[in-house]
This record gives sequence, structure tokens and C-alpha cells, in this order.
Amino acid sequence: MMVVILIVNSVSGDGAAMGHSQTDKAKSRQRILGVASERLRGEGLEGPGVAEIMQAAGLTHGGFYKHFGSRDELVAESLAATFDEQAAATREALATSDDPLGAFAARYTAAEHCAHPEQGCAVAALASEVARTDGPVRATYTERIAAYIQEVDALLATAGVEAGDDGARREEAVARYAMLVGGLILARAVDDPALREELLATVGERAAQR
Amino acid sequence: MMVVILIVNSVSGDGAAMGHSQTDKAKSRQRILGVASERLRGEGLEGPGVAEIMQAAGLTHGGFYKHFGSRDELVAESLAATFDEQAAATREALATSDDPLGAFAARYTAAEHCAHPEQGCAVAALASEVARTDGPVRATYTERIAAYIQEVDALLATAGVEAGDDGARREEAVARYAMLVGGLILARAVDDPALREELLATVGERAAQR
DNA sequence: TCGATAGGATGATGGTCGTCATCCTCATTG
DNA sequence: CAATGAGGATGACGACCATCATCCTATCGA
Repeated sequence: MMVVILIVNSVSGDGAAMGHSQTDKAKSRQRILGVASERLRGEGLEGPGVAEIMQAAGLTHGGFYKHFGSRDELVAESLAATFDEQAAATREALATSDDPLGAFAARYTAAEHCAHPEQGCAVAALASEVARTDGPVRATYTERIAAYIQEVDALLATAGVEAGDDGARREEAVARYAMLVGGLILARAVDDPALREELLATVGERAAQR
Repeated sequence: MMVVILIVNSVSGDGAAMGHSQTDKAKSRQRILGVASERLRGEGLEGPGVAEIMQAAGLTHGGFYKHFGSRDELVAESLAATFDEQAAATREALATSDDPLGAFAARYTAAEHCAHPEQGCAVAALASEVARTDGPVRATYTERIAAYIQEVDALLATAGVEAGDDGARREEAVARYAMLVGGLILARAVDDPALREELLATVGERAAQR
């Protein structure tokens, strides 16, 4: 007996078959970066596998290396892009506020932010894991943490705090930023809603104080 | 043809062959817990494999399940034990100090502590990963974070801070603890020694203030 | 319009890891 | 002192993962 297997060239009508044009590739790349950004923050630096990320981006795992040289490369690019997006979103959100410092603190300590690390601050989501790495990711974090501190310093300035010869405002900025990040991380680690809300509220109020 | 394989009973003279007595088992268990404690803090919740931990404890991977039902069980027990040890060590270190609050803050923000997460505070080392788990580890963290905050509150009390009708001292304790944890995590994430030291120094001084 | 280039899919490979079955050896108990 | 129970070692299994070879096919330049 002879068995003939015919594989008909089904252009699977269900999925939006990925195109092959340059703009399609750029879109694919952006989707991969976006998915990676969320998954990394939500599941950790080593959480999502290449296959999972590609599937969530509507692709299969094999094509990954047409876009990135390695998983590490994707992680580095994705987190750098995440910081850029978040900085832009923050700037936009604070632009219209008459109390930018308070708005910043409220945003950061919002219950929504606490409940959704995959869409929130990449520092709070991944800091303790980044501390164990070396290379571009850690370097990016160093830059962005420094930038965050300067941002808080600027917000304190707009709130009327004098710089001070002894760098008092800079100290204040460092302390408030550390408190915000620590408070958010602790609130997320904690099981008890009451303690979580206490952490967020306390830290948020104190960071907003003028 | 017949092949006969003779396996001579070599009692490998090199290694300190583990005993089989009950006290030996207890010692093995303690070694496993101790190794796991360091590796988990140093490499993350999912860092060290069972085989790595057992080897570092002077054993082979197979015997692991004579001690623990699963890797998760080891993780939970190990971290609970770690908190106990650290609480005892802290209590001892602060007992003789005439400025317990300052000593606590100095200990926590010491360069030594920052450089060796594998021997330091399990909260700072693993908080952002614990936030992604559920079950006993997260429950333990919740308890211990609450205890840490109460500890800081007690230290503030010995420093002469009044409780206040509005819970001002409790707020102060929450804020200072969040700042300490956040500062340490950020200092570890950061690549630049100057920024790292600034974070530790600023946060340490402010947490010690009376 | 045709051929080269490259995006995407499929499948394989080598490595790692948690878990467990099995066996050997010793401590323990009667 | 013999028999039983258990600690520990060896090896294997299945799952998962990053990476890459290969093929198909659509785009794009000539």
C-alpha cells in the first residue's frame, strides 16, 4: 500500500498572516519589543521564553533570530525602550498638573500601579534581579535610576524647595525616590491588603509633601 | 560471548562519606538549608538548582527528596529559617548599642551588606521576585515585613519619638523602612560606585535621624 | 517580469532542571 | 547478631529552553 500525503498550501484564513515587507518587519519588531516589555516586567528577567514572546506577538519562535541576535539582546533593547516610553508617559501626565510632585507620587503609589507591575515602573519590577546581572541591562538601569532621581529633584525644585549649599534638595530627592521604590516593592511583596495599602499611602503622602 | 562487569565496592577515600545516623541526617538537613539560604539570596528564587544546592552541601542530588518533598518546600523552609537567624543576629548586634536606631540603619546600609546580598536581608534580596509568587513564601514575607516595620517603630520609640494620636510614629516607621529597603535595592542595582554610595549614605543617615 | 533577498514557519539539537526509581550501605532495634 | 529501615548515590525520564538549519514564500530591485 502506498500512502500519499498531500499538504495543501493552506493560507490559514484565521490568523493575520504576517507580511514580508520591510514595514511588516518593523511592525513585528515593535510587537516583539512590546510583548517582551510586558512579560519581562510581569514574569521577571528570566520569566518569558523566546517561544512565549513570539507567540504572544503572533509569530512562531523560529523567526526570532531574524530580529534579535539573542534573547539577551532583546531583553536589553526592550527594557531600554520601556524606560523611554515610561519617561514620555510620565512627562505627559505631569505636564498639566499644578502639583507635579504630588501627581508623580500619587501615580507611583497608585493601587493600579501596584497591581500591574507588567505595565508599571521597570525599576520596581526588576531591580533586585538586575542587581545580579552585568552588562547593558545594568548599565541602562544605572542611567535611568540616576535620571529618576534628577526628575524628583526637579519636581522638588518646582515645589519651591531650595537646592541648598549642602545639597539638601538632592538628598531629599534621593531619599524620596528610594522610599517610593521601596514602598512599591514592599507593597507588591505583601499578601495582606491592609498592609499593602498602608505602605502605598504612607509612602505616597510623604513623597508628595512640600 | 558473555560480559561480566564487576563493580568493586570502592569506598572512595577522598570525600567525607556522609553518615547514616539520625544526627547525620539532621546535620545534612541543616547544611542543605544553609546552602539554600545563601544561594537563594545570591542567585534568586529560581537561581540554584537542586543538584547545585546538594553538591554545595557535600551531597548528591538524588538524596534530596529524603529531606524535602519538593524544591518549593525547601525554598519556603529555608527562607523562613533565614529570617529567624537574621532577626536573632540583629537583636544581638543592637543589644549593646546606646543608639540602636542608628546602629540598625548603619548595619542595613553598610557597604558590606550591599556587596553581599547572599548573606544579607532576604527582603531586599528577593522582594520583587516574591511579589510574583503565591503560597507560603509570600505569606512568610508578609509576616516578616510587618515585623520589620514594628521593629523600626520600636527603635523610634527608644529614640524618644512619641507614638502620637494620629499614628505619626508608625508612619515614620513605615516610611523609614521602605526607604532603607528601596535604597539598598537601588544601590545594588546600580553600576556606578559613586551613585551607590550616595544612595546608601543618604538613606542611612535619614533613617538614623532622631 | 524574473531572480535575489530575506521574513517567517517547521523541526531538530543540545543543554538544564525537577523528580523519581533503584540500589547499596550503614544505623538501629529486637 | 541478624533483620529492618532509611540515608545517600547513581542514573534515567520528561519537560522546557535557547539556538540554529532548513525550507517556503512574498517582497523588491533590476
